[in-house]
Amino acid sequence: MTELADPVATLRSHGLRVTAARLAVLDVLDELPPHVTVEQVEERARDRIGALSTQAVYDIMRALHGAGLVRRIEPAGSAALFETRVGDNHHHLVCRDCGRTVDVDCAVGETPCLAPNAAAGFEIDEAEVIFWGRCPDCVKQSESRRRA
Amino acid sequence: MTELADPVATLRSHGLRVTAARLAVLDVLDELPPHVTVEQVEERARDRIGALSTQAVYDIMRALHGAGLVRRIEPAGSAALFETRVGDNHHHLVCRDCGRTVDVDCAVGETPCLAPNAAAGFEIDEAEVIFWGRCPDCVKQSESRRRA
DNA sequence: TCGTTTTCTGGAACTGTTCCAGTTAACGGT
DNA sequence: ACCGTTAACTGGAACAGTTCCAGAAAACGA
Repeated sequence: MTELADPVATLRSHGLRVTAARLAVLDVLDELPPHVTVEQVEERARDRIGALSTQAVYDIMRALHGAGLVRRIEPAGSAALFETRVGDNHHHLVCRDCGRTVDVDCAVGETPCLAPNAAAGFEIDEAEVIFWGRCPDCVKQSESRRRA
Repeated sequence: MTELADPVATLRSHGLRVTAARLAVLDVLDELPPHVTVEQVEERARDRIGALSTQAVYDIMRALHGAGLVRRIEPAGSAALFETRVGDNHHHLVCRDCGRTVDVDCAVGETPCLAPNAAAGFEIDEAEVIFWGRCPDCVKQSESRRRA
C-alpha cells in the first residue's frame, strides 16, 4: 500500500532502478495475499507486462529484500515466502496440514514459546524460534578486517 | 547419550526395527556436534558399517524424527539439521556468516523477540518465530472426519 | 525356519534456487 | 536528445537437497 502510493518514488528512494518488471512486481505484491512465493509473483506479474523470466523475479525479490521493502521467510518444507509487512517484528503461524500462513504480533512480555498474542484459532503444537545474527568469531573477524 | 545407553532398547521401545544402519546412525548422532545434516550423518555412519545409501539415511532420520528421537530444524538457506536434544523447548541461534548453530534456552517471561536467555556472544539482528500447528479449517476437517 | 512386512539399494526425478554469458534497458552527463 | 556506462533481464544450464520408485535384502512374529 505504501508502495502503491508511488512505486516509482519508492524504488528510487531505495536506490533501485525503475523498470517495468519491478513496477509490476510491486503492484502484484500489493494485490496478492500477504505471503507469496516467487512462482505466484511471477505468474501474476507476467500477466501484466507480457514477458518476464523466472530469474528476473528472483533478482527483483532479492533487490526488494535487500532494500528492506520485503521480508523473506522460509518455513521448513516450503518455498521462500515474501511479505510486504516489514519494519515491525511480527511472527508467523503456519498450518502443518495446508500450509496456510498468517501473521501474529510479537508476544511481548509473554512466554514466547507457546502463546502468541492471537492464535487466530490455530491449534499450536510447536513454537520454533530462530535468532539470526553473527557468532562471536565472525564478529571478531569483520572487526579486525575493518581495522586493517 | 540416552540413546547410547542401550540403542537397541531405544529403537525397540519406539516401535522401530533394529538394523545395523539405525544403530550406526544413533551412534554417530551421539558423537557428532549437536546439529548435523543428513550428509554428515551419512558419511560418518557409512565409515562404520561399510555401505549405506543416502536414501537409507533420509529414511532413518525420518523414522527417528517420527518416533521423537530427534528434532528437525531447517533454518532458511540451509539443509535440514537434526539434533538429539528433544523434549525441551529450546531454540536456536544461527550465524548469518558461517552458519554456526547453537542452542539457547527458551526465554520464558522475556520479550521473545530480541533477547534469548544467553546470546552466547552472538550479535542478534532478528528473532524469527514460527508457530506450527493447524489452522481452524484443518482442525474442523479432521474433526468431522473423525466423527464420520 | 518360513512368510510377511519393513528397510535398504541404486537410480531417476523433482523443486526451488543459483550461475552464467549475452542482450536489453535505465540513468547521468553532455 | 543522444551516448556511454552500468545495472537489469533473458534463456538455458547447473546445482543442492530431497523424494519417488522398483527390486533385493534383512528383521521379526508365528
